Amino acid sequence: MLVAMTTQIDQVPSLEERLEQPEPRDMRADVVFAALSDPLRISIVQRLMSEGDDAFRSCTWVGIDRPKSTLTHHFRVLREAGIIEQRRYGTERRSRVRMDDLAARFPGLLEMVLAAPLG
Amino acid sequence: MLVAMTTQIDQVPSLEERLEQPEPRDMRADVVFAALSDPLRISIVQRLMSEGDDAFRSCTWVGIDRPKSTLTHHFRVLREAGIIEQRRYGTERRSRVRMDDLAARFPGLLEMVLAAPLG
DNA sequence: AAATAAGTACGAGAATTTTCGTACTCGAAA
DNA sequence: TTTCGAGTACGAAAATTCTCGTACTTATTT
Repeated sequence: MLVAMTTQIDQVPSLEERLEQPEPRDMRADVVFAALSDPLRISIVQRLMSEGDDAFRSCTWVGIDRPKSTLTHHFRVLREAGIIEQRRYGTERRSRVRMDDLAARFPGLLEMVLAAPLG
Repeated sequence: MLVAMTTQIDQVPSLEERLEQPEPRDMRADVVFAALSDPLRISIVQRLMSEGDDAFRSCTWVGIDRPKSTLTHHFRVLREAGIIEQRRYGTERRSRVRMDDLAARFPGLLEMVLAAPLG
């Protein structure tokens, strides 16, 4: 149970479900800064980290009252910058902050986001 | 010589020459991120830090080939975010990165800017 | 006092980003 | 298989940012 069935040889099933995201070495500081320059997106990242764990959460779980297409946009900006990771769970798209990658690639960044006084 | 003459009691003459900038506690992470999301502005900050010291440098010293009004815009964005400090020296406006303030307020940020591979 | 040099103020066009409605896809449930 | 739920794709309007020309200000130099 809980084993994803994929159509190709695949030692790591979850890879199939993972949406495209940059490798840590390909993350660009200016792109990361741009992604975090929007207060709404900072809130999203803060919410995703608010439970202390690194579980995947649906974008409705984040509880931001905006149209679905607006949320899709912001989550995509965050993912393409390398800040969050997204996976498909059935009909849902769940996300989590790439805490380990970010802490290693940009020390201090997450602390800066967590300390931001916004929502 | 080199003593600024001001029109009011002024124990610290340089304060007169200093352009308005936020106190460290008033710096906002989202505003700082926005200021650093532009590659041109990251280059400016890198250039200002490139000599290892914290001397004030004119915006032409930075050596970026753009119209003066464009440079004025970018330097203002950086100053209002709290990233640089600007002072008047005669007809010049010289700037320097607020390294101490930034290192204390946002640990890791300057390292992130310095490591950015842009110009 | 006139010329020069450095930079600002203002305004406008170009480019980018944000927002959101509508239609669509895809998987799960009835 | 029909419906429902979560989210995406697309497109367009609104807002913001970037760029830069022109005119202006200010301080130094001649």
